Amino acid sequence: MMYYTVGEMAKRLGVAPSTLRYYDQEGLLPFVERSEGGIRVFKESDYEWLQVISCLKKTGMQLRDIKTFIEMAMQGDQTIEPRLALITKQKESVKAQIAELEETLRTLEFKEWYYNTAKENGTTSVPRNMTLDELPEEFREVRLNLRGE
Amino acid sequence: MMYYTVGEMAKRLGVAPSTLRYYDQEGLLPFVERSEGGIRVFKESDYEWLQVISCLKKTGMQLRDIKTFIEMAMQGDQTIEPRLALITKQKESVKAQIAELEETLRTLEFKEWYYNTAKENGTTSVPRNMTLDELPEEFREVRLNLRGE
DNA sequence: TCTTGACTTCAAGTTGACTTTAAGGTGTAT
DNA sequence: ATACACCTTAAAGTCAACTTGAAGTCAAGA
Repeated sequence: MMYYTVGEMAKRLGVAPSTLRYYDQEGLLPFVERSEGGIRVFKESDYEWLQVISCLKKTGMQLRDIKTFIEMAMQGDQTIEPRLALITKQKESVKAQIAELEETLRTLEFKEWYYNTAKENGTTSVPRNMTLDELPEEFREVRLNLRGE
Repeated sequence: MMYYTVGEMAKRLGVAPSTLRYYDQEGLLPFVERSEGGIRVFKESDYEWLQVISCLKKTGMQLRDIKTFIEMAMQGDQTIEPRLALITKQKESVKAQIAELEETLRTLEFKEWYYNTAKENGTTSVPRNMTLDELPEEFREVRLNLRGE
């Protein structure tokens, strides 16, 4: 069986060793064992826990809430339902985040068109003063929103 | 013509007045004028600037970089090209963020299936010990990644 | 005119997630 | 046995983006 030090595991995950020590200190890594001399010993299975922590972090979840999830997982099968509920909630949150970023993307695409048009004409006053029906149909709603209806 | 105080504009944008004062202090709102008595007077056109700032913030851009963009905009038509470049770069960044969130979403969907299966069987050991070909095809790659190939 | 509520500035405090520093211990290779 | 790289903890420092507090000013209504 393969074991890792904090430095090796950090490298594998692409994070700083101090980050893993900080997570451990915050109670996110109760599964990590220690050697006789007090050195952290990461097992192969710990990698999967760290990947799950990383996944939850990417959803924007705070460390304190990830800790709650890990603590539930440590209690075993009696916490399956709340863990499922937490995952489902986070899944919905990510869907909402994607929707918001797609909205932001539409605004940026409008702005890109805006500056491309400005560049072609040498001035922003051309795209700025266009009437609604002069601009590409897909940007009309975006501009209305930017200007507050 | 319609004018707003900091409190009114903050309400319209759904942020705290202190946030707008902070942005002003950081140089993000050079376009905001003042009354005789020194009170900020927001014009209708300032709303659009604030919406653009809000859009860039949603892309994860830092205030100092948003400030650079605003400063370029204040210089007028000679900065059209760098502004276009900045918008295009940010657009690519948002696309990458969406792609990453979609990857995260797939992992969460796997975890949701995992805990649903655990719930049905009363134990996580059922989904955990499944062989690759026992799990739904769309989750195989996700599990391989979680476990580090 | 006076009250009231919202405005002003400046400075200091908060939050979350790390990172750094200092002082010292571990473990492996020669 | 002695380097040497890497490990340990505790405490302090950093950063971005606000938020709060104190002390005072402005403007509209009674």
